Amino acid sequence: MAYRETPRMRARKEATRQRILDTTHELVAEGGFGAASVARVAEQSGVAIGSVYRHFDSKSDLFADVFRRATEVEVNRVGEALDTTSPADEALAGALDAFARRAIRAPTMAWALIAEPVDPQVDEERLRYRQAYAELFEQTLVRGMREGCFRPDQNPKLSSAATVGAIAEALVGPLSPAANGLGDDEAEQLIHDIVRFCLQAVRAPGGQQQ
Amino acid sequence: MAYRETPRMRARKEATRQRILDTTHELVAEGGFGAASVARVAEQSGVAIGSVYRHFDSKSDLFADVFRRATEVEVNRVGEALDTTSPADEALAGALDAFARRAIRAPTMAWALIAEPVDPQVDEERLRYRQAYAELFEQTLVRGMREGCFRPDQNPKLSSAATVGAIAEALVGPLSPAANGLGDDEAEQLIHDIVRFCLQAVRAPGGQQQ
Amino acid sequence: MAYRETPRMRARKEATRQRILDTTHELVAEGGFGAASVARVAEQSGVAIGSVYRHFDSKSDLFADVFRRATEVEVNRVGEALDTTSPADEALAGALDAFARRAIRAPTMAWALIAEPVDPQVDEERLRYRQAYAELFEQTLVRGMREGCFRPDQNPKLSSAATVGAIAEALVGPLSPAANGLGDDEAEQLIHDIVRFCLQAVRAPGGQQQ
Amino acid sequence: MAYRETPRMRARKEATRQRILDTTHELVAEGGFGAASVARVAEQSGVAIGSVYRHFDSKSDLFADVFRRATEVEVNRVGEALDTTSPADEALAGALDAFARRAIRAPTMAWALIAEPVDPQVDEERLRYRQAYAELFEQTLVRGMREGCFRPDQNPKLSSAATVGAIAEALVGPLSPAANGLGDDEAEQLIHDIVRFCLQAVRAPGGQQQ
DNA sequence: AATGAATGAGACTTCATTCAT
DNA sequence: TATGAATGAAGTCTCATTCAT
Repeated sequence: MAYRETPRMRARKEATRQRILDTTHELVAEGGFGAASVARVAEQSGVAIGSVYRHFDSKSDLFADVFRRATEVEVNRVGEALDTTSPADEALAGALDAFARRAIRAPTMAWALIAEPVDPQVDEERLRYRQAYAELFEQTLVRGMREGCFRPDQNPKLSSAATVGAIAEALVGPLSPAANGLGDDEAEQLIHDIVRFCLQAVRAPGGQQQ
Repeated sequence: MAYRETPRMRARKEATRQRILDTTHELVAEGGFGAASVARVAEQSGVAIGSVYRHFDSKSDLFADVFRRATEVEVNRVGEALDTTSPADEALAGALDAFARRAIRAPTMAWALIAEPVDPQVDEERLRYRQAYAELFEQTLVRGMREGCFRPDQNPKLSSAATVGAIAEALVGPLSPAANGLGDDEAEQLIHDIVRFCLQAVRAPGGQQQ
Repeated sequence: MAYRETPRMRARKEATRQRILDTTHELVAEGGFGAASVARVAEQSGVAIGSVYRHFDSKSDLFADVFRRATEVEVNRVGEALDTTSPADEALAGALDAFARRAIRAPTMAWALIAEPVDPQVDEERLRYRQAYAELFEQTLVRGMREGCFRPDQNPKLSSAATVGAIAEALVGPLSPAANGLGDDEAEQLIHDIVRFCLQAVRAPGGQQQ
Repeated sequence: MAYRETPRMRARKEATRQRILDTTHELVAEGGFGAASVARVAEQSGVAIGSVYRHFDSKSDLFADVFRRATEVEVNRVGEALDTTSPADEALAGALDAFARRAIRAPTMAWALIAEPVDPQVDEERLRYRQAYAELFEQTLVRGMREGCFRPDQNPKLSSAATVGAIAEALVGPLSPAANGLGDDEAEQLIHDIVRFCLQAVRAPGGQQQ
């Protein structure tokens, strides 16, 4: 009996784990990692505090997992945008647009992923996340450099990191209070401007002008 | 006797205040504002906890002061670099170089000033700090736009913020662990690359190539 | 296993909460609210400081609860004494006797409930407590005024407040150090005197003399 | 030279001491003893913190002195009102009126003198203060008892204490928030009511009705 | 005699983690 | 397996008092 129940139990356990992850994600999206105490996570997940520790060894583990999942989505979106047969600069423009658009729509989450200090374990994930971006951008940058639309004399990894930083700071930094109350048209303008800024930074001198 | 020695005492008090500020600055430089608890500040300053509160109304006040002093230095450096009769793009290049150079030397402090969430009082200072940069860059960007070396169709405030973000993330983000152990030549290359990235982002299409 | 034992746990929790309340009550009875620091409450309750905060959101909440419970008992005793078909003056005499008797037995607690400054939350409770007394006394005073045994030209609310103050000051003020070492007979005399004082203050001029 | 200056110095010292006392009195009148920290006292007195300790051994000493002086004034006023050849009940009415009037004009000070917990040293002064009242009232009560206008079968000390408590609670207790915003007419009515209440409490049954 | 910077104990509160049930 | 009460270290801040100047 105990044994036959195992699959069902496993499913339930997995469902609970997922609920905890989802709840934490929501809390982080609303107020950053700082707003997600274990007690609040448990309460909003409808489980006991102790149960959180059944599914995750520590708060850091939970956060690292939430971080990983959230960034996977972001990285995938960017990856999809880059995975095209269009010219590299168009591909990059699309990816930056997607990145910026998501950041401006969920600025708190963007900030949490990019800059909020949490703990070493999350920092490690963050490094991976940044490297994932770097690799994605790198491929397209390299492709564009070959195709001639991107400057040949740049460090793709650096360009990638700088791009992430530029978008982050422009959208969730000084302009963020404005961004929150931004009209649709203004948001579009902002996205357009920041994408152009980043694109221009990597584009070959004589390349096509937007 | 009497109280003729006020000046000496004042100097002493000022010295203590300065020591607290210096200690806090050091702690922030090592681990961000999060690493600077009042107890640690006091201990490392060689004073009692209560003494910290003699010199600063609150931890927020102390942090705001440390932040202000640290950013003043940064902003001044950038301002000095921009205050030149050289062409706008050269002026900007020099300023970005100074900014990047300092950030790479003290990446944790750079991150603390740019992105670490602390408290509303520091956030206010940060806004001022960003506006100071924005204004400095804006002047030079506008000058360059008139002179023809910068793109005429850009939003200078956005460009300024994006530039700060690009440098920050490029230098203290994914590359920072590496940066810490960076050789001099590599550091120079990194600085050179990030400056070029930012410059290129704002430069007029047909402008002179670096 | 599972979690069928909730009732037992609930009882335990309730018991702990009650122990904290009781301990606080004792400390207040011994030295007023000022003597009941969270640390002392926790220590004497045999729980950790943090546990106090599991049961009460704040020290103010705990104090408000202790205050409420203590005053409820007092107000109920007075209410019971007033809830009689006897003439209003006899009813009042009984109530004042009960009030005085309790105050003289626990003078510090009486003072804490009536006069000790604590915090706005307790002040709010105190206002309610005073209003509860005022309403109770008012009913009986008004009844007595109709029945002719109480002066018709008095402000019942003021009389009620003044009565509370008179008993409090008479029993826990100048006489309290003495009261603590009072013999039974002396205590009885004191109670008798203060009750007569208050009764006389509201009694109609030609009314029956005690 | 040192010696000749002594009288002048002594006068200055006395003046400083007086200023500290006055400042403390003001602070207590505004917010009770709890609002009078040594630092605030020193600052508002225009002296250094250390100087406060030159004139008073401790904060308790200072408070005890302030308390003593403040109550002396009160007791003297009541004493003057009682020192008349008028019938005892009229004398008492005048004294209660004076007491109530002063309390309603400076309710915070009244509360500080009557009920605010400070420290054992002030408590001791408070006991003396209460005894001073008790003695004053006692004389007049005894006179009135002889003259036939006051009940013969009362404990004058208790009546005195109860009177102080009644006035205090009626004027600075539940009604005090109202009292602060009281119109002149309402204040007069309140004073009139509470004085009548107290007078009635001690008046002989067949005595003259107010 | 006066100064006021410095002290340091003690107050309240938070929260990740544990463990008996 | 799930629960959630309990823990206790660590954080910020206050203030009466002292003592070198």
